[in-house]
Amino acid sequence: MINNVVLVGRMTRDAELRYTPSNQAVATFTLAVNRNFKNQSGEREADFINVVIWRQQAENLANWAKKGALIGVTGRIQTRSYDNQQGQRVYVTEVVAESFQLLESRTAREGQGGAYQSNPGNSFAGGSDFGSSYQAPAQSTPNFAREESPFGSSNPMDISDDDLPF
Amino acid sequence: MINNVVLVGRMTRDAELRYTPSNQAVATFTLAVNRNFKNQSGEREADFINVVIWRQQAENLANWAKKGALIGVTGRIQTRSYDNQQGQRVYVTEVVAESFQLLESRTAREGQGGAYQSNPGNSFAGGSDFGSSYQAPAQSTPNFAREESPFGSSNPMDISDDDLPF
Amino acid sequence: MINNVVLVGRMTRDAELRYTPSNQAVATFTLAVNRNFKNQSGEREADFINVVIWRQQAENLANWAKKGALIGVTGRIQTRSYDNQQGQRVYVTEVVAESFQLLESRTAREGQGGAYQSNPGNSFAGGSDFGSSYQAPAQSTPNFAREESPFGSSNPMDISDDDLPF
Amino acid sequence: MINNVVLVGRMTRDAELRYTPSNQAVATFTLAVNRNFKNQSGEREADFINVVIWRQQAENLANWAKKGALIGVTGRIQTRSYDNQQGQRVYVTEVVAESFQLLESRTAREGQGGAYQSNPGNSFAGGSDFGSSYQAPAQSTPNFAREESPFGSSNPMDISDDDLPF
DNA sequence: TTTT
DNA sequence: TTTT
Repeated sequence: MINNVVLVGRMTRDAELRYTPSNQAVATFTLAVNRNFKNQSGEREADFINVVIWRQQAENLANWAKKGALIGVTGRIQTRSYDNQQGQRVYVTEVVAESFQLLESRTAREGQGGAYQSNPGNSFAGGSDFGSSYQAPAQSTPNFAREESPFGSSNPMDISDDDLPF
Repeated sequence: MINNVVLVGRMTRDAELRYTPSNQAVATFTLAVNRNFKNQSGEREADFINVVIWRQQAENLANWAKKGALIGVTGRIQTRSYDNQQGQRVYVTEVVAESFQLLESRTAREGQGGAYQSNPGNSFAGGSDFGSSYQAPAQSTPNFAREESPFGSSNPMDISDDDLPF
Repeated sequence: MINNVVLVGRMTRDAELRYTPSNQAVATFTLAVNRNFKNQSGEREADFINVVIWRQQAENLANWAKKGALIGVTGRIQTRSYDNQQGQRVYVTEVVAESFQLLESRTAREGQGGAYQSNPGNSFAGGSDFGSSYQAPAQSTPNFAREESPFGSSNPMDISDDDLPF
Repeated sequence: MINNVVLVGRMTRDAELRYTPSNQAVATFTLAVNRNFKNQSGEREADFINVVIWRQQAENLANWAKKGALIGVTGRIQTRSYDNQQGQRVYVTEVVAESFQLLESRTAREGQGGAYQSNPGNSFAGGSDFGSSYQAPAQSTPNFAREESPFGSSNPMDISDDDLPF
């Protein structure tokens, strides 16, 4: 059935990149998507949407898209549930990204900063690849398992290899 | 910023139609959207996505789209939070529908009305509205307030008139 | 870059299913998508959108979705051009479908027709798979070549194997 | 029926802003949307998609989004036809934008570079609106008429007031 | 007739 | 707490 999402927003923090026991990369992050209308007090609010992305794209995103970066995302809405420490069922709704596009890196936003960038860790000197988009090779689109997303998961270790479809 | 959702799925129950103190109609319902891939056990799972719809469309939907109905929805993802009875902050992610389309009503699905149907020729009971779509008159698109969605709200009365933008 | 389309509409005719020299299936069809507003004369018009679909899905669609069928489609907009018989450049804009979903077959619309259906050619007795969706196996998403779409192509034979990416 | 488009791409030229006889603003432009895959020769191609936008947003876009600007657009696909000078029917497929978002202006792209730029600190000329999005006030969404789009129209004057719904 |  |  049709389940189609497109978002453009800014990353509220650097993505969290993790690896499943079978060594699949997963990145999670939150996108702040500003609303196109104002609230009663005349302020423009935002929706804070949790996003999961897998495999090569998880690594690409974690490498290139840092806190504050403006990115575009296409994907689908996923719901799941788990039992928390207090034994209560928790329901989660998040976006599983199928592709992302870096629209503006933080370094780009802050100005080109010159050649003598001191922090190589999050420098985005490139710019040449600016506006390009990453998309998983088609054959890598997984049949996502129930435990696919580690967001809000009480314990990352509860993603066992057996739950993973690849 | 871009925040765009399209869903096709089945209503898990009849919609809940309510009215705010200022008499605005709001309907909430859950859409079961079947996934296009199977899980590890070879089963086709579904995402259960909460949807809110306002005003005239809320009433149209509550009238025409019942439990089991196949509908299409366009809208956006909204996030909000509230404090529950135990004083814990609860985060909610849901879809605010801007338009919906009845794709298959229950009566249509069930065929021409059971055993004693006499007119097989134009058997589509309730079918006059079939395939039509409802969209709020443009001027009625509200500037949604923070409390716009009553889903999971501990108390419907916490939608006060002051929180509503229309 | 983001290029995302979702349509729900009715097939104006049966799809045309063809095979490229390298034996890739391609189906083309036109979707009539009714507008959600009326024109000046108070009539509800439609957009007639050309769609191309490839490989296994082309065959599935050609088999199951006939003239009049209500279907959902996700994909992207593609533009291309060719020179017609008069040597003029013709510009084409169409949708390349990545997945489709049968929402209502013609036989379903016309009533269930009974078990003794006489015309096996376009019978859709099933219904059990109704509302299911077909999606190409991930690895089959091709790198589409310039000549990918045969719509309005002056000569189907001008899709040579060399132009095809798979 | 559902007819939903989201695009991110670059303007191939400045938009053409025109006014109908009844003084409605209409802007037309072409978006180059780069594909996320390569063709047979290993080159990344683009789709060149014609877009129409109306009223206040037409003026905003023509003001702020110039040739080369990276913009996001949401809207729908529209088809129409007209007879050209040679009396042949011409079929047109284009996108009618409902909202747009400036993702990167040309001045931003070029960096503080400008020769005579005096304030490198907040070097983003015109950048105050960066990342913001424009959306027509809801009440201004028109019931589009058949002749709504002037693209490829042999004569702009054939958009008569009588054809316009507002 | 095309953008970076 | 889930639809076909």
